[in-house]
Amino acid sequence: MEDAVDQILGQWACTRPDVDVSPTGVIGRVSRASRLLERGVREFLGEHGLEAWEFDMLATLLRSGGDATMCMKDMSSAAMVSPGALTNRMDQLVKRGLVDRRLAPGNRRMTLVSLTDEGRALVDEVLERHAANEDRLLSGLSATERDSLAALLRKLLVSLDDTTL
Amino acid sequence: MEDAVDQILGQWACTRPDVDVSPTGVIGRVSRASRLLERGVREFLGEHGLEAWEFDMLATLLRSGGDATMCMKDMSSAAMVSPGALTNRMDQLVKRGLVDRRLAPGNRRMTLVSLTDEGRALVDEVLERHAANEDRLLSGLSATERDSLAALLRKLLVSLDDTTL
DNA sequence: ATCGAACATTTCAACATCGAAATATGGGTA
DNA sequence: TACCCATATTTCGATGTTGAAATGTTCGAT
Repeated sequence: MEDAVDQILGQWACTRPDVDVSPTGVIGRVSRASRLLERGVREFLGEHGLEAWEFDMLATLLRSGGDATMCMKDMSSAAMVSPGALTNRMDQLVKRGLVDRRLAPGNRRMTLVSLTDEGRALVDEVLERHAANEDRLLSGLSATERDSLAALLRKLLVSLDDTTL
Repeated sequence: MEDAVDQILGQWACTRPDVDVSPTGVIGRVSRASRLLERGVREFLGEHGLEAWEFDMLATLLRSGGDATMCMKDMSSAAMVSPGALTNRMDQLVKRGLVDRRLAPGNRRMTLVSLTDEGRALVDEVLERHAANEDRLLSGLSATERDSLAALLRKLLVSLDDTTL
């Protein structure tokens, strides 16, 4: 069965048969899959009153372990957002009462953010259903296919140096 | 070898061993790979004086074949951008002299956009090197692995209904 | 003790996006 | 012909992002 990228590659084959656009067959699909999956995640979270980025932040804090506390710098790199964007996001989460912000004791250069009880309760409650929704989004692939896909993407990511949070 | 997503999954295993987050192993990697690949594309195009979205528009027109002309609606769906965003993009490309905009003869509801000679020359010239750059970004994978990856992503995309431009 | 470099965060402006309302046109129907 | 609904695009407001400059803090070297 053809997908949209097959059609794009077909167009290129007609227009510029001299250029090897096969890498686009991979990169284009990664990009489109990412957008479609993100849409599926966004729609689900919206039903629970959360923006995707809000869930991202809460989940990042939760999985960091222990007291769900991180400094801005670590959060910024763990969540792949610029420092400026992170400040903005935390402002809003603090305003919503889901996150707590305070200076690090003993090093006032750093700001620590952590989940409030309310924030933890919310992400705790949504987490399982979020995972179930992600599972649904992948329901077109068998368990074996998912494993193969993850392994190939891991190899690609490692080659792109994506090895640390 | 571990990638960043393995570390995230490890964190979840410590924090919430009761939740099956394995779908995140796929979705997280698709998302991260997409961002890293897009960065690689953006950096390359930047060296040629093009924003990624500019190249997207020019390439979309070029591969549409023949006279490199499309109406706004088709472009909007082919390039996966909202109609409002497309108007904005075309405004800028017209201003740069890379794209031509005119009413469709016989149906003044439609606006046709096409590559100017200058736009066509630019995208023609960048296209091959762009393909070579994409090839470089995938150099961590063998030809066989790329094929497998593309096939798995195609299956996923089809299951998500991404079958038309 | 002080100066200066390195570091963590915030602020700010430029820019792009989405989505909904507004505008304009076309086509069908009475 | 007049009217209404569908279609195609543009406009506009709210929102989020990036990257660079500004702010405040720490630490080491002199």
